[in-house]
Amino acid sequence: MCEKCKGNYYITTPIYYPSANLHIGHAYCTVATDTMARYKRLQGYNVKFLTGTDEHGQKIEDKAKEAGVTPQQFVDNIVLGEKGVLDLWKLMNISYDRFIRTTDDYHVAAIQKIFKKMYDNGDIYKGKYTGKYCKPCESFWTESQLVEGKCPDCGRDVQDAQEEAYFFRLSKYADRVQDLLENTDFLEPRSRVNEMVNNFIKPGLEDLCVSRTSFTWGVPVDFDEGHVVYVWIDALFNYMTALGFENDKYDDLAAFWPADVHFVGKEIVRFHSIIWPAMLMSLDLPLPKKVYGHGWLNFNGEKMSKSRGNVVDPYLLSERFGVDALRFFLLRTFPFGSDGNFTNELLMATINTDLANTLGNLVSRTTAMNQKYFGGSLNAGGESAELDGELKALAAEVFANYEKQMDKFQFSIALNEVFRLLDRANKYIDETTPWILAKSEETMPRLLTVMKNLCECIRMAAILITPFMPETAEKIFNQLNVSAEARSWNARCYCADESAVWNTTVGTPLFPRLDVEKELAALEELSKPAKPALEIEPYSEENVDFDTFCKSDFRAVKVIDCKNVKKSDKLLQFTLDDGTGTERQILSGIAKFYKPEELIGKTLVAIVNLPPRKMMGRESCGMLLSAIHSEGGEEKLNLIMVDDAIPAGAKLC
RNA sequence: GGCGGCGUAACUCAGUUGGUAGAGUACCCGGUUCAUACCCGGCCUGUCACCUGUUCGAGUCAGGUCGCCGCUACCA
Repeated sequence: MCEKCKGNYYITTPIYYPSANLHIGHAYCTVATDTMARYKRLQGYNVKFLTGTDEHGQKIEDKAKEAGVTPQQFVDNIVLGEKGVLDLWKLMNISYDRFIRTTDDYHVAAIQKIFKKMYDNGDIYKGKYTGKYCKPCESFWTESQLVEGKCPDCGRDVQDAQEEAYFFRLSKYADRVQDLLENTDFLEPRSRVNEMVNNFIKPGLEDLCVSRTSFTWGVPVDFDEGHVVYVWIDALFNYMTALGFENDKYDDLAAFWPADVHFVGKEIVRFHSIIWPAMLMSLDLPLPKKVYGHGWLNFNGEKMSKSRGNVVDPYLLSERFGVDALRFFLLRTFPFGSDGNFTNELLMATINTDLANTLGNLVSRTTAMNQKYFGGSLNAGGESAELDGELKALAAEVFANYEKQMDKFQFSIALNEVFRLLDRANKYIDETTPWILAKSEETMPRLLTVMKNLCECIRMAAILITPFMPETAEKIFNQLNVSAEARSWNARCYCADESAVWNTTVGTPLFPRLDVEKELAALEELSKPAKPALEIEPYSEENVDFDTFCKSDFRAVKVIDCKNVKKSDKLLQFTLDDGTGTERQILSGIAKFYKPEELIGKTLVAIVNLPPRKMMGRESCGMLLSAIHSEGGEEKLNLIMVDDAIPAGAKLC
């Protein structure tokens, strides 16, 4: 371990379920975890920050089927694809050290070993799982899956049925788990403890069904064909397999297990505070030190959900307002342990008051005065006054309080402290009136010290802001020309005396003030046409016989020229190379969808043996093929464009 | 139904072990001009959801009422 390291620190987010793109709620949890990880690194801890995706299960299997791809292709797309999970974390500056996917080979193999171990030690046993069965569908359902007591697929009656399944002896650990919850601070915030104990443990914990035969997209139970490991073991053990538990891929278990904290949403507190410790107890493994269940973000006072169409897209907001502003807002505004109400108005108000006015403007006015009065160079010398001591004392107090709150995951309160310092610095400017000091040669030494104090306050605040807004902190440090050492947690000693020297530059505003009304309107515009209903033509009920079909002569054609037809707002006139050596003319009513010049040179598809037909007095020999659909009631058309490598005249069949 | 939580200024929220309510924002007024129409100071509003009790005294404790939300397990 290096000399300045304080020790190891292991922190995790949940592994998210990639059945759809992630939303602001996932971003919230991940940003909080990232901030904590950065904070610990800043303090000198050797941090391991894990996040990832939980990729198995019925729902993914179903979604993939709907999309006509394999489950693996489906999750690959959501995780690796454009604007997928990895893209989002990159955009949001998430500094994870490791990313686990439950479909990773090493994880799958490890889960099989873990399952077997628990089977061998008797904590997993084969039993019967009682549920509901729909005969016509040959489907097995749980009570909660039923829709009004009927089969969710076909709506018919279901009957009691039993299925073979493996169970974990959760009940065996009920007492130990209850003790863990009630008598330690394993689970926080404390209010979650009662919910768990009263709802689940006191009524009597039932054994947990840990395998399935009703779907196949999961880790196979390697000693019993047809069974796949159900979510619990597969998903929860990610926190350990990612460190090398039961696999050779990694070797960090000794250093980082048990985890310092699992951040989880309140909806999965049960799994992490009851099932997870019980499974670890079964294998006689150390328990994580803490599980923290954070609150949810609502939107405009309502729960976010896809069906309500009020899911907030972190991509959109990051791109529009900047990643740091969004990260800051999420942690500044909402107490981490309870729910928060996300509104666009609040986001913008926070950006304006805290980031533009208080922080950005302070940096701006300070660097501007340095430039104006000293050419940007604050040399040794100066003259202190009693007032300066207040700043110094406050800075020390702020650091202490900040640390205390961060260690309790109270991000918003920690940030309050930072703003106490920034507010004080702004007030200090009013108290010292640098613009008056600058008027007389006699008061220049005092002015010098005043500016040094301001620079020092800003530097201090920038250190504290680093975990929340890494890019902004760096911008500030660069403007103040702060050395690498002076950006660190260890450099939190306040120094604005005669020996201090600064070289600062004036930059562009860190956070431009937003015109709230304008931005609201723009956001409205951007999020409205989110997903207009797609409609396609009904399929033809009538069959066409093969010979008739074969008579249609489809050819690749290249656009030599294309222009609007006079007096027609619909027609485009195409001059085409059809490979015969003579040009072919086709008219097409697609002027609404394309500008003539953008089509020249494209390779299209035409049917060429339709009888010629006159349109607006011009002859059209064939028809160009397009794909049509409607979107939100609006007709859409796309010409069939094929690879330009296909020669003119090539027959399509 | 059961369990848990919440209901405090126009808005977002603080209020440790009970002692006649606070912060930030917004509004308004004044100051200032280094700065991103910014900054500084001041002002304003509250039967602390409702009722009843314990107490010398309750936003803070107990009981009840109303409203909102979460959990109620094998969905992830």
